Amino acid sequence: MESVLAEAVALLDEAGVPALTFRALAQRLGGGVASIYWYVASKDELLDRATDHVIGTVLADVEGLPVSGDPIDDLRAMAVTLFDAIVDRPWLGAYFMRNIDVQSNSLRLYERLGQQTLRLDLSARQRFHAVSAVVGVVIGSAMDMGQEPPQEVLDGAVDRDEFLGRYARAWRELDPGDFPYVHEIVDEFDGHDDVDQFRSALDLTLTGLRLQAGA
Amino acid sequence: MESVLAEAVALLDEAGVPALTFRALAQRLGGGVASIYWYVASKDELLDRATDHVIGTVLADVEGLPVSGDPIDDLRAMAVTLFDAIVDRPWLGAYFMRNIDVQSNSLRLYERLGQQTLRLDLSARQRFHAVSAVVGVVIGSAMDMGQEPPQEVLDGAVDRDEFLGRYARAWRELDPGDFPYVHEIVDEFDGHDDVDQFRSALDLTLTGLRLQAGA
DNA sequence: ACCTGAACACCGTTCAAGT
DNA sequence: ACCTGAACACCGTTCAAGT
Repeated sequence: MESVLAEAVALLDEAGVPALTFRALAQRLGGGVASIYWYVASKDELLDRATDHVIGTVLADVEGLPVSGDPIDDLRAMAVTLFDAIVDRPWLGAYFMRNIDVQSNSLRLYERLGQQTLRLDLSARQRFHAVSAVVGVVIGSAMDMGQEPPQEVLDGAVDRDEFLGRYARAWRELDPGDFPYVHEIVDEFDGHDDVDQFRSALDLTLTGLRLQAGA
Repeated sequence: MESVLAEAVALLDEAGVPALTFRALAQRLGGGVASIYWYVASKDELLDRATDHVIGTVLADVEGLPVSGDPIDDLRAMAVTLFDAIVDRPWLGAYFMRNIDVQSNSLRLYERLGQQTLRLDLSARQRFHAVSAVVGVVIGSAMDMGQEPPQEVLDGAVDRDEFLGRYARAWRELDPGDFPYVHEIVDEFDGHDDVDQFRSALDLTLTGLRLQAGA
């Protein structure tokens, strides 16, 4: 079981979700395709278990974070740790927090995030919504990021800056009267950093939360 | 072309992304599988075009929204309109804003959202990040929502409340010492409304934005 | 308890050929 | 310009059979 998940994660890391097939996995394990069905009931379950497997290391990172006097700062640090893991493994973005079964690392991570809100003066509903919001920002930013590169970037034939630059060039051709906003931000878009974008989104949410909690 | 997209959207609406196959689509159009390749180069392009097609109606809705004196309230109304469209069409969540090519409805929608930030006292970078944050909240909430139902719900065999209730029951069995947060919010989770969750996340972001803009 | 080979029912995509 | 049939190279999943 352990080696099935380890090899599945290796395939995902090497070439993303499309690379994880039962046939490729069986070959890596030196066995037949059908063997894998003794460990998991479906490909969906394989993906969920592989995801939860790596969430285990994220959880360890999060648990190793220092505790400060400010729960919102701690929440920020946890979200950044989570986002960093997704930067390293873009395939994570689409699957993590999809299944938070009992006894999963995902549930423990969810609990850890939530515990910070227990230190804030909020209602139960506000706490529930606060954690959902933070997780949503992580997922939303990860999606924005993960689905950007259109193969060429993955192949290394075109780097990310060149890819963004192509868009930027097309946008600059647009009529400024019709697209004032696009013109306003095109220089920001060109060569922008996904991590900056994520941190800004996270900060807006956390600022809102801080105001709500009166902290 | 128009009818290809219309039928593609119909298939997506009826049974989600898995239902959209070239063979199913060809059958609906009364033709051969290969014909579709005259209109689109790949399934990815088909999905992108189908998405942009329905974003056209969202764009019309957004353009029909009244303009208030408060750009942040207008931004909120636009985001809610967008989210409502995703509630109606869960498959949209995974694909919209993936490709914002020139001449697409997605670009126009992006521009419309962004124009509200032009009415706020922000830097170009802050405007860029603000729109990314709002779109991120929509996508993040949509993902949280779209991937919840594990087939049983889609089949109608089990309704959503029953599905949430099962989780809630399992969570209540957890040790309260180890999972204080889960216990705190389990009643909120049980039977929760995705729209409430989204609106809370959106409000946190918009509160942060309002503070940033000094508005 | 764990693994296998071989088959089944699907996929997206291509291509030479038609009108 | 638009469409087709037939094939190709894949998929996930099942199942009877083995150890």
